[in-house]
Amino acid sequence: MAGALAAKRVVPLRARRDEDKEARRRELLDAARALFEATSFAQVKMADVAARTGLAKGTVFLYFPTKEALFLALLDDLLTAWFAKLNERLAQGGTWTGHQLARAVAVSLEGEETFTRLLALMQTVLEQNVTVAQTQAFKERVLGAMGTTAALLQERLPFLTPETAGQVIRHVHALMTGLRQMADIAPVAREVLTLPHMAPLRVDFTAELTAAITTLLRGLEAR
Amino acid sequence: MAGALAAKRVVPLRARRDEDKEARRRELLDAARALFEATSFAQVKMADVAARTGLAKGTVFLYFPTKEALFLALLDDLLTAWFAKLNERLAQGGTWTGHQLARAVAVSLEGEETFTRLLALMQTVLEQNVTVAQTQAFKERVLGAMGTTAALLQERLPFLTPETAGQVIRHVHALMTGLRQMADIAPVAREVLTLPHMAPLRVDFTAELTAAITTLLRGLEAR
DNA sequence: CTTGACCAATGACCCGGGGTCATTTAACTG
DNA sequence: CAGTTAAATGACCCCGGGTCATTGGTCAAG
Repeated sequence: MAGALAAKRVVPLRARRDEDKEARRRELLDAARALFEATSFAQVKMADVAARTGLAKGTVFLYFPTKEALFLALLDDLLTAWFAKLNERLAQGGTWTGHQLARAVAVSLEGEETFTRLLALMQTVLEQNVTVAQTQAFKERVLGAMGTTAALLQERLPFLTPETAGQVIRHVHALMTGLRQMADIAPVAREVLTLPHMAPLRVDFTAELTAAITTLLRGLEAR
Repeated sequence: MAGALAAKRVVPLRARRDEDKEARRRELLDAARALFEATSFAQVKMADVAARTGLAKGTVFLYFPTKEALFLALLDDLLTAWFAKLNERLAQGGTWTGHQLARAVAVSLEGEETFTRLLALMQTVLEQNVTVAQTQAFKERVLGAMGTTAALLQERLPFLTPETAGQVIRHVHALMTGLRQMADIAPVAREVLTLPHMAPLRVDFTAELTAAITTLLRGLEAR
């Protein structure tokens, strides 16, 4: 059975080389992600994350000093990936309509619930129990990606100024997190929202986000 | 000293009449609010809430079954109060510009950080450990207030349809929670954001919300 | 191949905070 | 004033995040 276990393992029992450590780190992030997707931040236990990778609880804390740090690292990855995806789309030349841009953003977020859910948790939860260094590294990365996006935004939508481009990004960020929270709901709330007269409180994330960004951009253009 | 204690107490040691129970409930909500304003949801301990009212921890749980239920009740109060305030403003007759409406909303939220902070926590935290009944009661109340607001919105801004009025409310809600989270930041993050080059990540809640709503409404009118 | 040093992994342990409940006693009643 | 009710108490339980002395894989020098 020791053999069977070893066969399952991608990473050696003891990760001593840097690349093995990195691989183990990834395993832990993947486990955390899978558990988070199935439940919620509060419900994910560090012991479960460990168990899912076949490690002991204490080991997780060798890679991440706190639960919040683990999830902030996960968010960091997802955010980088998302910005890359979005910026790639935005690099497709030519002038766009506001609606096209809104669609592009909404589509880029399709299947990225995990990302937006974590984003919504960031300021209220994830930045609570984390070192200054990690927070700064994270924000540094956001800043870089945002700069690229702002530049591309101005290329696609010529009516944007450097100032309004930045504003658009902040407002889209706010809408993403706000709408995600309204759309993606605790089981208790889901049950309640099933009632017919609760319809006005139900939110379709993609549709609503597209509509909001489109309207926002039309407003900027009309100025 | 028993006398001194009694003098301090508004509510009798044992609240047996319904109105005394209600008063005690209020005391607890006030204590929770004060502590939350000074720190964060995670940092508020039920024992502290109890101590602040001169009661034992167990007593708090006679009034609220869980920590989340306590804070959802607090949010319920604040939300009702805010909607009342806003609707009162919106009742001032005549036709408004989109910018006027945006200002009215932003101003109504001035000094209501507690409300928006809790609102941002609602779906991610507060609806986690709460009975269906309480959730439903809460949502029922939101629904009622929203209906009134939607109607008033259409009076002030004639270019709104019943459908777009509802949309505006949902988008404003999303912006409120999203921007609050961006503006109102954990101490760690605050420190990081002080750095000069982090300026683009700093958010002035009132200014940004006003701008976003104004643009949104201009976009709707221009359609 | 063997040996020893290193350090990743372990898991028993600690602790703080949410939540419970048998007991106590303040508040009302006749 | 004695009896009844039920609000308040606080010792207690439990769970989950986080710690650290100990164990034993891993690797490289001989």
